[in-house]
Amino acid sequence: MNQETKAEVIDLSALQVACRDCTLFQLCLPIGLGEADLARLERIIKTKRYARRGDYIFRRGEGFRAIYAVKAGSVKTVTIAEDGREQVTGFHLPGELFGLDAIAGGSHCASARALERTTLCEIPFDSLEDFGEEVPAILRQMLRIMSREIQRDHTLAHLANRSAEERLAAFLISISNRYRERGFSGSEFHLTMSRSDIGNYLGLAVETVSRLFTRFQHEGLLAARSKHIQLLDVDGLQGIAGEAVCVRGASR
Amino acid sequence: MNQETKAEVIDLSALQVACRDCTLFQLCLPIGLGEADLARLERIIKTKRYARRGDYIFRRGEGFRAIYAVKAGSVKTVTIAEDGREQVTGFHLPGELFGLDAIAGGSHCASARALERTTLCEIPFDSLEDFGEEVPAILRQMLRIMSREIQRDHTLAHLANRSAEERLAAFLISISNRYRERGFSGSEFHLTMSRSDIGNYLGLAVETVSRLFTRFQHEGLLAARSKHIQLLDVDGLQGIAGEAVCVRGASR
DNA sequence: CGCGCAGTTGACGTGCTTCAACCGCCGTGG
DNA sequence: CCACGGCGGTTGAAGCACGTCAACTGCGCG
Repeated sequence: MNQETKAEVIDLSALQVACRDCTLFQLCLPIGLGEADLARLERIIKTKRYARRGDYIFRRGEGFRAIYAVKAGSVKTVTIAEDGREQVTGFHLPGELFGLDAIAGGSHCASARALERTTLCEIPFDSLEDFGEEVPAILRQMLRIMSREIQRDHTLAHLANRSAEERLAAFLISISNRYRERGFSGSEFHLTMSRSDIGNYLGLAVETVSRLFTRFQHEGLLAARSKHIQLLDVDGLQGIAGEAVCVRGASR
Repeated sequence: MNQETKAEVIDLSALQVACRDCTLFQLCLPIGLGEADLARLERIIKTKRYARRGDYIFRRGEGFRAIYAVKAGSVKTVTIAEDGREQVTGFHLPGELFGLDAIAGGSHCASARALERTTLCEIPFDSLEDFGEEVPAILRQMLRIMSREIQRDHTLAHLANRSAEERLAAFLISISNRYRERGFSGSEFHLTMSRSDIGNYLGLAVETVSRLFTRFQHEGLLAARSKHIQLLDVDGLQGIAGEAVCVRGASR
């Protein structure tokens, strides 16, 4: 993965996760599928669905048909309350899955929108279940993936009794770790979502988020040129964030 | 714990969910298992683990061995941050599962403690996976159960940008719905957790929670005698809560 | 060129937290 | 028997962190 960041032309292929770094691919990779099974799984997974900034991947209320993985780009999921207020429920970076919450109800509770030009893998849930009928290891792996999502959501719940400062620091650390886990730089990245998305997600006003970014910058914790973020003192941020929860893997 | 409150003696068996109302039992019931399989599943599920108020079901850091269902009583799960602050991540009522977040990491991120005298079903995860190897429908059902948990957690995330009033109303509606779904009264129940647990869970100070209870009471929305709650105007509370999210099943 | 939106910054108001005092309840021990 | 200390819960008073309102900037786009 050519990480030719810094000043030069951005190579799109460099921003893609390799299949082996993708959560979705964990479905087949580490569980010892035979050649034949692997080929079959690859037929099931439809790669190459594209979306541009603002495009909907699916909308709230639509029937549940498939789960998705981000190959390149990024996605947000939002729910909409009666009164029209939106709530961002999550951001999804390259290699991550989304749409899992719809398995139970049969229809999507949230809408998913691309935050930038995004490539997705789509895997029809019916086919996945059929396949899992023959190869249960697939389903076991799905359990693990969903468990991790639950764990992450619980970590997020932590934010409820934390200060604005702690929330934003935790958010940045989380993004950083997730990028790093997928083989990108954890200290320098683009925040593809708007400040208001971040605020909404963290339960803060846009203005508060903005003020915190400048404060963090003055304190030498990070450098921000609009959406381009460079973490200068990860430990410092980690300290503010108040140390994430779990024994291992901490911040996801 | 003799709950001989006010007038009548409470029949303990009446406070238990029937197996068919238990989330765990959904593993076998609706998917057409044969007699033999069903019998085998019942051998796997160890019923009857007891816990008294304050007892730990499992502790943070312990190896993950089993998932649990509440048969009677109630449970809270809490994580502990570096600085010692506790964070309540969930309450679990009769018929509900907990411990699912540990599947991914292999050890528990949270501790689980009984809120009162509690009866639990314990199902060793190894056995469940082995069984799922032969009967994949089991695993498919697990996916659904976990999906619902993710969905619920996302609903919770909503609370982030809501007022204290909205949070508590939403919390009460949620508890009410969950009791009702399991065949208990949705309008009159015991809140087995302390006010400070509620506050912690919702990200509010104890005092705020307390003040809200008295305000709701003055407004005729509910009647509270310490932990015993009677919802007098569910629609009113629903209105304050701001209508839960999903197309169906709303508030779980 | 002008519009609109995202982001920043300042001034102000307030909903919540914090601090504090107090009550009722319960278990413990003199 | 009462005294006691501790804990959970309620209530009041005071402070502050954050939201709200508003003005301004820069930038992309038609």
